[in-house]
Amino acid sequence: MDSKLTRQLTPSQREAVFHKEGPLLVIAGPGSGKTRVITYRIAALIDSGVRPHNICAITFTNKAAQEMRQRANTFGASAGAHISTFHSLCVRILRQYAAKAAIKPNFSIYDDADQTRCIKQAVKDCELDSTDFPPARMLEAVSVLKNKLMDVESLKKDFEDYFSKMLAAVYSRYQHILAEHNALDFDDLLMKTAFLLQGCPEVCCELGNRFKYLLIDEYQDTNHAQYKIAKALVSAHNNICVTGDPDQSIYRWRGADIRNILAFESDWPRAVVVKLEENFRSSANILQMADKLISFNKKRKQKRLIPTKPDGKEVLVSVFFDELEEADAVAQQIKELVDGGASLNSIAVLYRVNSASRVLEEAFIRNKIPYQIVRGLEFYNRKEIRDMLAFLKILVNPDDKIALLRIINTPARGIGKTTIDKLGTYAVLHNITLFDSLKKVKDIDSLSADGTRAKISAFVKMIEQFKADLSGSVALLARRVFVESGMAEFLKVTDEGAFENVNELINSAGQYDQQAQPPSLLDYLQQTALFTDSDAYDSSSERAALMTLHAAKGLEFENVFIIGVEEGLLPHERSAGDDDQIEEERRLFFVGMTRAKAQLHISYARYRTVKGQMLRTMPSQFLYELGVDGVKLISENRNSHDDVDDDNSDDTSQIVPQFVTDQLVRHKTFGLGRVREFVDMGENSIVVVRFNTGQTKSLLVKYADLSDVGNF
DNA sequence: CATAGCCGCCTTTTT
DNA sequence: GGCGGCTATG
Repeated sequence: MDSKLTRQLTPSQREAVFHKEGPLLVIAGPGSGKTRVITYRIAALIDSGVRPHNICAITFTNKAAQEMRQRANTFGASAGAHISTFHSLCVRILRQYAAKAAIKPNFSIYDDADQTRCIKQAVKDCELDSTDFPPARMLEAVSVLKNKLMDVESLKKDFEDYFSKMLAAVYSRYQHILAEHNALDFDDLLMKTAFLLQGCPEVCCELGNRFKYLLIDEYQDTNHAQYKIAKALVSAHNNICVTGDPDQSIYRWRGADIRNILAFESDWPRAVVVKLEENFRSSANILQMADKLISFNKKRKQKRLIPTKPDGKEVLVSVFFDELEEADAVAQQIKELVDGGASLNSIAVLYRVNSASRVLEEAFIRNKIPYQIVRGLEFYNRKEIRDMLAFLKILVNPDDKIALLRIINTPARGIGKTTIDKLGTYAVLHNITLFDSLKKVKDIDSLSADGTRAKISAFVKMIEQFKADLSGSVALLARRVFVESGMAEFLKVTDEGAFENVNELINSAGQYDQQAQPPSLLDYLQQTALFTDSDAYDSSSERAALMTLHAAKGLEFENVFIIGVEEGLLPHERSAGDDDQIEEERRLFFVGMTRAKAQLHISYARYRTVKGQMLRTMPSQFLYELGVDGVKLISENRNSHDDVDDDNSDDTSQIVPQFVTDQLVRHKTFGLGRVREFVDMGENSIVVVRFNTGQTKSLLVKYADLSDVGNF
């Protein structure tokens, strides 16, 4: 390896890069050059004679994998190393060893929306009420079980109480439905891979030979299933290198188990531990604040945060009247930064919840600031994109009923609900899939008009024609499907934007074609299922970045704005009362703060409109922990000149507005009315209003959007 | 069978 | 406030 490069490394970094055999734990604080160390390590391994093909590096996101691939390629020889996420690796393994994993290789990958439909069906099939067993809760519970590698069989014996028994039944039914559709959800990808490796030593052996060196980044956010997979993959040689920072663990809610990194040394007793405590990213005062905050976490291994940069600009904490003023002020400050020579791609605005982006977006448009929102699933959640992908899915996996139902009448081709019901009944009766029932229209007597039969046959014929040749360019095939299915013409007339979106999807399929060898529709679909919009974040484009604190993980910016640092938002209200969750929220804030290289702007608003209600807020407890020493507190608005320490005037019990009998109120849809009764139940208060339309309504205050009209 | 409009449900973070 | 699902109507 180029000695000019390695000379730039610190002694600890060098130790991590050139460590040869056996387990290695790299505890790396924020901004410690961790990613660079991993990339160099790949290069160093190759330099010492390891074939790129024998290296497997796992990153947390697809975006990170993509960037690491690019960086590794600048060293030359690293092409051929497997660099991807855990999920992506699992897809490859499951496809290769499908038979041994007792699945079909052409499986669909079900995302959140697909999963919700399946779990709803499962709850219904178990004859349970969806109010007692809400789909979201059930999915969460199932996900927790899967991440702990508890399958349906292992549950039955331990589960005694009513809810657990019902959960086991729903879980079982849910898995059955997925299997019928030849589909796996995200958690299945990990669970099935872990079971495969556990049950088939020969597969373990083969993969251990293939991947002689395993590197895992962001190890603090791995879950139990991922841990088991890693353990199995390196069982033959123990060449495992993990990097992470317990203080940056922010995915516990998703099953991440911080014990994986804390117990690494006892898991691999011969482990070499390297600590990277120097920070090359942030100015000293930003680090000092971040350090002060994280030191409030009790369940924590003491770790130093050593600055290498001088003090720099002071951290600014600002107070605003409401979120509109906050957003406008952020936009103004960004304008000033740009006027001062800053480039927009060095600026990020971070927030706790995605919904905060809306107000910012409007402010940025008003102020004519180019921006990009890095959002979870904006693009892939669009109806037209889901429809298009459903079309393609059906071509490789006809068992995917969710996909089939999406497109069977999209665009409208005269196959309506009644027809689909009849087909479904026939399919169940004859124990065939819905798609197969489409081919049997002649035998289905319940179908009335011959016209309907003809329409169904035409649809099947169209699908079969697409399926005739699935090899070659995915983009060309996708374009053909788009046009010949009638979707293109339909969208062009009804929704120009949607039309363009599908074109964008087809263009991105073109990019896939170029880098895949050879391109395959199945591989394309299985890989895009794992993609999110965050993967589309373009750090080189001259736009300010707007994203959640979670999405900012692993990134860095000259200027960082963290907005909405209020009780209920950061820490989020859902974590109240749980010390562990509060600690995680604190880590989240810590991650956000340590993204900043030159200047950090923290702000909160005195009032915030949440779901249509303007509420009084309280500054985050984290701000009190930071104190105001060395911090410049700015009050932008005359209405809000109290500072952090002067806040005992707040009445926290008034989360929702109160009403009194006979008060005049206005409702958005019912108009004017008079309050008959107010039942104070805190957040769940109910107000009974007799409207001028004559009707009397009982409304939940938090949803009702009632405004006080005063007494005229 | 298609469409519009209404009702009721949910609402943190994401691979 | 936003969306999916349901119902009434054309």
